[in-house]
Amino acid sequence: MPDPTLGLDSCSMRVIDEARVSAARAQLLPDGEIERLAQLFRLLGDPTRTRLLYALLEAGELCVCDLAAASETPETNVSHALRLLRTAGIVKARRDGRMMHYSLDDAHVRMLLDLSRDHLRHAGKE
Amino acid sequence: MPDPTLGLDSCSMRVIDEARVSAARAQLLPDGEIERLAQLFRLLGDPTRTRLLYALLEAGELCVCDLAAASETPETNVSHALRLLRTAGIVKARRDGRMMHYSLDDAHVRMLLDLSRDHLRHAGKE
DNA sequence: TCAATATATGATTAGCTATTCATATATTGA
DNA sequence: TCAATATATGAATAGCTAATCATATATTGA
Repeated sequence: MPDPTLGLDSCSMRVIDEARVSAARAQLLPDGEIERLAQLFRLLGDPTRTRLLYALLEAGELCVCDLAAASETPETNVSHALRLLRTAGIVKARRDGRMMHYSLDDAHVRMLLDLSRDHLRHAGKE
Repeated sequence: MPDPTLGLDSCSMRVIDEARVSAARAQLLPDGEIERLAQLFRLLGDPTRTRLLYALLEAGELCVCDLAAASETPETNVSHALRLLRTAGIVKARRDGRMMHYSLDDAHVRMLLDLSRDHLRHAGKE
């Protein structure tokens, strides 16, 4: 994170294309939104969580132990990972007796996962 | 990363819904692809880089100093960030005299950025 | 060739976080 | 209520990485 005390926007920055810069700054997302976007991507950006998410994308719903088996990940890791994803509203939990069943809870995230897989498939260039 | 020496897939895992688990495992992406997907998301998941990417999404193309000004980020941070994005094929560079102009280099990433912004806009529930 | 400029790279460090192991909670059936 | 089971949580640590400052490279014009 840049140090806000430096007041970068009020001094000492070179600007070449002033019109384009002020246009870009006008459209610039506020810090809060940037932070939330980055947090979303960060949550998708851990291999353990990525694996869980794609498993849920395929399976629809899985209990914790099946998620562990399907993704070859220790259950405690799965549980820790699911908590982060649940808190962020990316997955949701349904209780059934002593088991918890998890599934994806966000249509946009489903699309992100799909799109990203495509990105890899047609990898390299666009 | 789970410790592969544990051989989790060959022993001691509880499975409830065997059919669903083996189906999920059959569809499971190989480790290499999971790693690449996670790496892609991780690259998008840093606020500095997120800011740069959305600035480029709006502006089309910007030189390093204009990117710094538009995103209110020290130029050296911008340069470091751009190197990672360039190496990953997410942005591309064009030289013009002593300046470098950067732009997005991947259609899927452009869609990811768009989609994610929508996710925030219609935030919360799906 | 030399200074100025625009960007890139290297090295260091501080902060974060995924993993691990231990323990806790919650639910069921006896 | 008690043991067993399924999941969750807590705490500690090791590894990663973004930010920083110093320095290097590349291009231009004189």
